[in-house]
Amino acid sequence: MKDEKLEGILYYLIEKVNKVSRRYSQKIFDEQGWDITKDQWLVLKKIADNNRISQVELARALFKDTAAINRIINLMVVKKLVKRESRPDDKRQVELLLTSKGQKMFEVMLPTVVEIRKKGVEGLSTKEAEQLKMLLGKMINNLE
Amino acid sequence: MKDEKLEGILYYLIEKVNKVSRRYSQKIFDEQGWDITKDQWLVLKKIADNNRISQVELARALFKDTAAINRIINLMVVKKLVKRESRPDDKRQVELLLTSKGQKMFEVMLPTVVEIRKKGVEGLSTKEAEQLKMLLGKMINNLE
DNA sequence: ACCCAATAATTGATATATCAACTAATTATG
DNA sequence: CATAATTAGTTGATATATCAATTATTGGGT
Repeated sequence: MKDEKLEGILYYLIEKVNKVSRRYSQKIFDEQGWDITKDQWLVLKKIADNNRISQVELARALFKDTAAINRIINLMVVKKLVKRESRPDDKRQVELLLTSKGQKMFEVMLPTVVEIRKKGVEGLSTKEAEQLKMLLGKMINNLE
Repeated sequence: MKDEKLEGILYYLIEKVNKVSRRYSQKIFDEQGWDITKDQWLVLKKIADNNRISQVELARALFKDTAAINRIINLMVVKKLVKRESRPDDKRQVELLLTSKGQKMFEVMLPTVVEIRKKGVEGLSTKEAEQLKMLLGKMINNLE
């Protein structure tokens, strides 16, 4: 069976964009001396958006397993960026919220993160960026 | 600072496509009873394309660290899918090649993998798929 | 031939991804 | 209302991602 080379395959390209963007972000975080990973940033961002979210809700929002989220939160609790509070009306759940250190971290990082987002779409028109989002959305619908 | 919600952010969408496609592939591999990960498949594919590749070359092709490749190859050697041979003209390097089991595995899997690729772009025109690749390529150039 | 810088592979440490198993708490249902 | 099914969180095991350090080998310059 004849087969296309890896380089022309869409999934491969998507994985490459994903990796270069993660590395680009992480490099800047490290240069700034921010002791935080890109995944931990996403947690910070999501909790800042929706205060008092549970771990399951957070896992869904970030497409992660609850096991993965649990471990990320453990590390962020140790770093005092996030705290857990038990939800009184459902004792199985914990509510996640930012500590004041976490809130400050979020605010300090945000402008830089916005620049990192812009960097990726440099040279793309608004229309192209929208087209890109639309096509990626279609792929997601095909596969999930 | 006002900030866009996660759901509208391009990097986030790309990460989502990457995850759903990986999970979709892995689910099918598991259903077929193939004891192989999606990353190990990529190794199989790349070695099948370029016989006798070194670990550094493989790492570059798959955007992985040589440390990561080394560990993936270790597992694949244990599974007898791949073997290492020392390169006589440069004793630092090893050449990777498929075992006959690895070659057979590749041939068995390939048609299914081609279907998995098609699934992702269902409902996209050829033009749209090309547009998508082009835009992703631009993002890579911006970030690497 | 000798020293030094660069390269390939490897290993250790830490973070994340995933599945499976488990506990505790809640909800559904007979 | 008692029990079964479901849900949230946690932990263990294994695979991958990344950086740093180490070893062996090679190539360049003198």
